[in-house]
Amino acid sequence: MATSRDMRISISERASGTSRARGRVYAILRDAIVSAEFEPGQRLSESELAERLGVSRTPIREALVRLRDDRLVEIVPQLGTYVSRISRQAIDDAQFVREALEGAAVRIAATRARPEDVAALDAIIVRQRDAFRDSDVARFYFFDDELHRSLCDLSGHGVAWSLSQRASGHLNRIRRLSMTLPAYIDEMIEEHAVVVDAVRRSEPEEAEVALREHLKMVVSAVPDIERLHPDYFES
Amino acid sequence: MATSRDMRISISERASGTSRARGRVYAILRDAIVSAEFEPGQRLSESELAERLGVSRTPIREALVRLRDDRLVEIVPQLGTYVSRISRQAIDDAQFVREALEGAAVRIAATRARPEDVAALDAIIVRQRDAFRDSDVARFYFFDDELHRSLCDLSGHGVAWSLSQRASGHLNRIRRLSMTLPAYIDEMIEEHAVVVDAVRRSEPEEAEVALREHLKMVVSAVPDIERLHPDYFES
DNA sequence: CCCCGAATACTTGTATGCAAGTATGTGTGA
DNA sequence: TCACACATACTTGCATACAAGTATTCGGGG
Repeated sequence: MATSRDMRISISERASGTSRARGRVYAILRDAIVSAEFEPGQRLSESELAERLGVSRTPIREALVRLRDDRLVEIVPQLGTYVSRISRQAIDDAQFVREALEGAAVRIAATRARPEDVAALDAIIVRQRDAFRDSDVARFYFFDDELHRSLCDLSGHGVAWSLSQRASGHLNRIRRLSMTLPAYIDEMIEEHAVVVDAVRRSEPEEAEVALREHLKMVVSAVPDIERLHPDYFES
Repeated sequence: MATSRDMRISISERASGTSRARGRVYAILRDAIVSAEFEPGQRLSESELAERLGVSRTPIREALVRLRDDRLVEIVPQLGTYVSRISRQAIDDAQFVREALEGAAVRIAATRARPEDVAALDAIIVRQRDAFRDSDVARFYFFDDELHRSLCDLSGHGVAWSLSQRASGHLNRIRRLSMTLPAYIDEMIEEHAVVVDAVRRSEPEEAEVALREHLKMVVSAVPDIERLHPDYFES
């Protein structure tokens, strides 16, 4: 077997995957579910999805299998595929995972961040304030993700962010649904500032505590969402 | 749409999934990779796997896609599917994830464990000592997993264990390969005892520190494995 | 009018066939 | 003998066909 160095390089180059239909379908379906365009409890037909997206059932199926790993759909043999209802347990699990992974990451980030890294974090917060002033909630959430991702990257463990995101499907549905309730936004920006400030002063413990406190904001919106859309939730 | 309570119950009942060929194939292939029966760098042919396992290419493909998410295989379009070489970055990432998730879990477990829970943990350690005395390394590792899983379950966040396992493919390959080097085993049992003792005394901080310290044992075996099988590693 | 049963129209799971692309081996030419 | 071009035999990605099973609905009997 020819396992030359060159071949391995060409492998890692081409194994991106998102350009293929499978990855594209996965991204589309995941966004449709997280944004509640596909309503919780809704039935999904592989054939209909295949027709709507202009592909065959094969890449649809492979995407649905991945979404099932994310607990975002439930596949019942010979019966149907359903968009998972929002599960309090799944939210709780996701919250636990985020706090554990991102908390551990920001702790490390606080010990490694250089001044220019902190400046980049500050810049993100500025853009968040801009988005808030423009009432551009979508842009706000984009930079929210950017900040959290940057903190994970700074720790040298980008995997913390990707795993956290992968596990946070149910939580992100809450976030997206609460975009119409921007009452928290102002407070969230201030909490971000506290976290970044702790990172600036190289205070790992403080940074982790502040981040974990901040992450709890999202779950605080759950009761409001549940009042608005009781049928989106389990049992 | 008939979303009755009964239907949802029947859904969760049947959505186990492992009985189907897809789940079976995934489990078989994952174990073959983690146990190094399939050597790192080895090329896998969908057709050959399909023939050997007595199924068609479809369930094989779906299993390989999941293994790709686990970073255990690399799929290169029109070229081939390869067992991932052991990656130091992947090991480091897995180590970070395990420490973060299981550390956070054991911290909670220490505050919630009742005497009978601690007794169950003690029983697992006893069985580990038995396995060690019998030089039954496989049984030792089985109860190793049992202990860690129990700690996560006690925290009320079983997801910590399942996610940790899912992310620890590369790390578990090291563990399995180091089964022929049982020099660490004795020490590992003592570390387990320290963790359980901290849980018994309801000392969350102590328990987390002890567990994180214990988890570092696995990576300490990496240099030995790398000396034994340099071709199993990346670059 | 109600109840029960069978046919029907779906669903997902699996198998297979085709398309696009790459590495390799072979044969030919210099 | 070496180099280059082409044919061949693979690979995975995707599309399609078939199998197994379930809910629904329509029709007939009581």
